[in-house]
Amino acid sequence: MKIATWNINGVKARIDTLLAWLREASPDIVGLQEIKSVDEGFPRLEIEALGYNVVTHGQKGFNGVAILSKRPLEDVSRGLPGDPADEQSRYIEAVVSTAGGVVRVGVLYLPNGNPLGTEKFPYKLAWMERLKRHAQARLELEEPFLLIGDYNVIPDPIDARSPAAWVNDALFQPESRAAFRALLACGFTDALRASTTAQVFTFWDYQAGCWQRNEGIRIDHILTSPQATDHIRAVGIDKHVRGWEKPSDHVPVFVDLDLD
DNA sequence: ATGGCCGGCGCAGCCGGA
Repeated sequence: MKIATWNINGVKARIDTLLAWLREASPDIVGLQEIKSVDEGFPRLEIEALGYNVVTHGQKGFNGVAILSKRPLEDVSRGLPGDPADEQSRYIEAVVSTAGGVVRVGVLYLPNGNPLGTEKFPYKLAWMERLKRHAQARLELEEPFLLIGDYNVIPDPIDARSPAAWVNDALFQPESRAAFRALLACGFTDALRASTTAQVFTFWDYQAGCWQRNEGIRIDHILTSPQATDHIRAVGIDKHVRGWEKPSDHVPVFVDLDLD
């Protein structure tokens, strides 16, 4: 079972790119972030035509997350628990059933947190604390559970081509990195980092020729519960998609589990 | 050369992104 995460940067502007990648990669489950669409505007018919079930948690203009799955999506929940006043659409979760048992997938678009010195950075850290609390509760289920998405956190210096350029950025603050480590310490595995010690990226800014110069960062992550980690066959990044026409600034990251 | 973009909204140019 191939499970992928991709910050699509506007699903309506990117629908042809998304369909092309779905045909090529044929993932079983996809978590999308930054759909930048309300639920009614999501291009579900084209995606359903490729054999996917679709659930969305949209918002007008920005943010928004979705799950696509070849298998039926059960127990769908929208929004991250812990703050009823939070109106931003950044989390969706669902369960799929396989012959080997259930797989639970949480899809997140973690707040950017920039610029520092505004209310956005404490919002990011508070959101990460809520995520940890929710993740701990899910770990108690002892299921194969994957927390996939755009974390907006550069975990370590190796995860940026030019770490010095990020020292005053919310993505690379000690507090952001510590919160990411605290999440891992609950029992998750950073699947991609566990698979390679090489420098690999998932995002290249549109500006300044970052793609051409390989000025990337690794901020899209797949965290696996112990029960999911046991089933990992492979982990990868579809880097070539960044070179396509009308690319997102992020590329898909995927894990292949031997649960089918 | 220390900068170079993009989508949404809505129809100009600002906001948000990372």
